[in-house]
Amino acid sequence: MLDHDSSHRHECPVARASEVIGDRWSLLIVRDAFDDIRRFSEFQKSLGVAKNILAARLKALVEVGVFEICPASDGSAYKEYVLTEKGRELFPIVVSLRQWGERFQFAPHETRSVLMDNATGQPVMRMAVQSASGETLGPADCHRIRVTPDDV
Amino acid sequence: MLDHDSSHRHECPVARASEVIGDRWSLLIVRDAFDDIRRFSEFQKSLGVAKNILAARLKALVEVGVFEICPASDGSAYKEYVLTEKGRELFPIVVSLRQWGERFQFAPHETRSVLMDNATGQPVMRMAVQSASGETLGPADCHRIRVTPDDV
DNA sequence: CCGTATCCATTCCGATACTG
DNA sequence: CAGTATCGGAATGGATACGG
Repeated sequence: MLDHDSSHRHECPVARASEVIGDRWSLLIVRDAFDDIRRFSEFQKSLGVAKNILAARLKALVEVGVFEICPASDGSAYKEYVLTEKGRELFPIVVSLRQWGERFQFAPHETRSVLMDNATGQPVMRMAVQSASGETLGPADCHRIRVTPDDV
Repeated sequence: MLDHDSSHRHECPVARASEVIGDRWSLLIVRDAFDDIRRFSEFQKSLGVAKNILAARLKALVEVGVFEICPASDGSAYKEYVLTEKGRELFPIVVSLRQWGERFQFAPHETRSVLMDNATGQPVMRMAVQSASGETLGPADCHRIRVTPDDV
């Protein structure tokens, strides 16, 4: 083992994000939450995942602050899992994943689910990395630097 | 098993994308590729991953068309792993992951790596889901529909 | 230097049964 | 309905040794 990262942890935010939501189910749970799924059984039905795994994932996602547990919105005695702000801010990740999957993992004729803007009925724009002035940036237009924000 | 999805596969592009790049290493490999890493040993050093699993990942990523193998750019006899267009188009996913990780998985003072625009030296813009007219959309502003593109 | 082959530990996952 | 407990199998990951 190179122990390259275990004590001081990763400096790369990509790695840290992957640690939290990089398993096979978390983002699919979040995706369903974006469709207003809130109840255990609804997640279970939508995902077709074993209940114990779902329970473990939801618990983990609550622990890291992606979901919070709320009393049911209707009168029923059960809890609901609702996204926190941290969870809602996963939206760009899920949408960029979706758009990539749509472009590259579907044959042209295959039926798929696409994301539409409620207001216009149009599909949402393709996501892109942009410069401060709004131009689209590719990988070659960027570089990473190390920063320690001591500058308050 | 609910066999909810195994024969006709997932209609959700998020799920399809996750199947391909949703493991613990793939996106980190791609991230390094965005930093112009191309050689086996460079990936290995950067990631601190065992050689066998790196080899397996790279092979899988070549098979799904994210990387392609090229002769070395310098004279050396070895191959290089370079991103295809499909691979380069993972850029928005990696960047949105990065930005989320940066916001929510770092304490304010922790040193991190951030992505800068070469041209301006400024950090890149925060990614957002946008309507066709350019407004930022949240989860509640969107809905998914099923589409079968028979309309040529 | 670039991998492959082998072996082992751990983690993940699914099915089932069970509790409140 | 909403989970928990348990168990076995599969996948994943790491260390090491080896071959081109």
